[in-house]
Amino acid sequence: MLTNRQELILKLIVEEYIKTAEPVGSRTLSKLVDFSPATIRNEMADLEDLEYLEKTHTSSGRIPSDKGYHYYIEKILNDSSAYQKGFNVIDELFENTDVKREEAIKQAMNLLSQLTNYTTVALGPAAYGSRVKKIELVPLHTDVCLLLVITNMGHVESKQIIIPENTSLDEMKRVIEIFNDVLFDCPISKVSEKLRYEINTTRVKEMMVYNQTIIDTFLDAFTKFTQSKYYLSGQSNMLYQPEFNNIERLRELLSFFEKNDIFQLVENTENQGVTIRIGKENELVAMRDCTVITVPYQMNDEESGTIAIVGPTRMEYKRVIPLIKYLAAHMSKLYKE
Amino acid sequence: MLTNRQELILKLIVEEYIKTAEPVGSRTLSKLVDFSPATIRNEMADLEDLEYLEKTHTSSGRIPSDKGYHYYIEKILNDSSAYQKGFNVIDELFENTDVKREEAIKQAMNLLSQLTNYTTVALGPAAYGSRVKKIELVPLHTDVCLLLVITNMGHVESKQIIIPENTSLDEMKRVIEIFNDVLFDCPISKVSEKLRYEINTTRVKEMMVYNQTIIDTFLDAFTKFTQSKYYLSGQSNMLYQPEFNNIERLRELLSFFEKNDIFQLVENTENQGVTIRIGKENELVAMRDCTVITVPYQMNDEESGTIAIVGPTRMEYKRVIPLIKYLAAHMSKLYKE
DNA sequence: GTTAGCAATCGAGATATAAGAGTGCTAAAC
DNA sequence: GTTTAGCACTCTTATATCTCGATTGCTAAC
Repeated sequence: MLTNRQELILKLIVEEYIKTAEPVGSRTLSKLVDFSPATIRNEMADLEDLEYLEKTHTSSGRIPSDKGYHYYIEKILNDSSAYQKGFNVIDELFENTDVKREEAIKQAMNLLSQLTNYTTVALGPAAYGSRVKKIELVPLHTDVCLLLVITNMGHVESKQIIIPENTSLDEMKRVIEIFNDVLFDCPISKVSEKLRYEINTTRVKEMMVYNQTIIDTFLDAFTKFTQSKYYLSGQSNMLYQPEFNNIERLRELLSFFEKNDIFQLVENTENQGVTIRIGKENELVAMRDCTVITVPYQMNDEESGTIAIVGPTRMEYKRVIPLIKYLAAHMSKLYKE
Repeated sequence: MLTNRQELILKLIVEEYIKTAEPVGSRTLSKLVDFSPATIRNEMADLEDLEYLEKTHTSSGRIPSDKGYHYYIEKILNDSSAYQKGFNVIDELFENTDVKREEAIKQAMNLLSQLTNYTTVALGPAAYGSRVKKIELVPLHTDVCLLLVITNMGHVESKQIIIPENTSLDEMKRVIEIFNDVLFDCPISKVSEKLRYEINTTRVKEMMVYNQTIIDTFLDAFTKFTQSKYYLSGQSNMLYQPEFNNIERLRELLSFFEKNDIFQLVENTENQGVTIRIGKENELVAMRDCTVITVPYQMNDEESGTIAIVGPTRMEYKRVIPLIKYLAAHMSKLYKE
């Protein structure tokens, strides 16, 4: 357990380092607080022994360790001190309820990355829970149709299909009718299971006569729903962080964002509420000196997702944590109403 | 007009510089060709007077100027020397005709950026020419419907609408019927015009009774078609080009890609066939030491777009130009069949 | 027209130096 | 016992200086 003065000094070091990105020395600190540099040096040595602080070299000032940041976030930053800056901008964004769900998420992520100057990621909402509402067939040309699958959440996926040689449009329509009967109200995640189960019933067998691959075409359209989509914003913000001021590191970082590995960022965060992973706690090598904060949001009973923010470990926690929480809460609330 | 020997030396300098990214000196060159360094120096001085070459400082080797690259591309690289490397990979990609149009374009761009190590952009296909095939209304809940607009090209846009207070579902269906009558086979680009024109007919007036904003909702769904979408691939490839080996330049470049200014890359290239803009010819400051090559593709009578590749002026033209042309031709051909 | 030779130029890298910031420790002051 | 002043020591950063090598332009010889 830290003494009050140790806590104070840790707090000041963290905040000073966050501000300047330079190791903090005893002289600098003595200007912010009423102890002599020597006293502060003693405390710093203790905090270093306790692994809350680190040195970059023998005669440098101190920087917070991963553990130090954690202490700062959990013990020193209590929610009561929550910053409210930027909240009004978020409120404004959500006043316009007219935009489409997906668009709203994108806008929210753009806003968050602009407000914080870090990189933001939105995952989902995964639509595992939504159900088949209607399947439609729209003829485009003589032999090409558009297959539409619509869910109860208003999502639509489409796929063009070619009508098999010796099949009439009426027959195709009959097939769609059967599919509608069989799949209506079926959760998207259960579609393939259901089809496999029903494959032995007469009705489904009937359409197999027309085309073996028609079921594959269907499954294809359905899997699109379950693919969780992600949206990335403010990648290039990383370029402005002094800790990434070298090409090697930038290559690693930006290549990571460009690959589709971003899902890994939020791995194992489901059902955990807000997670804050600092530095090496991220198992991803590319994130070794970054902090990743993830917050889940719940759009409705059937759809949920995660938003995340990525920045250097030297992140403005005081401002960022309330912001991302507020945003996630807002996203959840909006669609609950 | 250049002499044969001048052309040879220009060619060798361009190719050597493309390979090494280092200014090319007379000694290096004398190993590739059977003249003494002094002779080559004389020729280089002449080529510099003619502005095909440049020096980075008084006693450095030569690098090609923008003009030098142009001469190289247009006069020295004739089509007969076209490289065929990578063509087979493109053929392979297009063998799988099963994928959706949009997905195919994405894959093609990914492939191109992988093959070349430059950044690629696909614009479009803009759907200005496609026509309204069908408008549908799918009830989701008691008071929410999904409005679907389907074009003859098989594109779908959807928008959720709330049924106005004192309106029944049947009435809404009637409205959709009217819209279908009025807008069927109407080119997407003409929809708003048509609606404005028809607004005075009795039938359209009839639905205005229900809700003033319903037309706006419609127009909203339509404008989505006309928004040309773009896809960017291989941004981080730029990080590996030695000319962008400094943070300042990278910031500028990647911020440019992240902004939605990418449309500007292909501005004024429509109907011009293949365009090659080298260095300062690009009016965009961020592209001052880049080459942007754009090639149009024609998906069908009603849809066309542009693909582009962005790299340093020191680009592997010999390999890249045939590749991008071949790819565009392939994209055009595939959908013509 | 071509080439060898040579002084001059410039960049890149190595080395040296100085300045400045910070530490840890000891001993004195509170 | 706690706090502080003083001081030698360490390490980084910036700057200046130097050398080395690559390359050029020019002149004169081939």
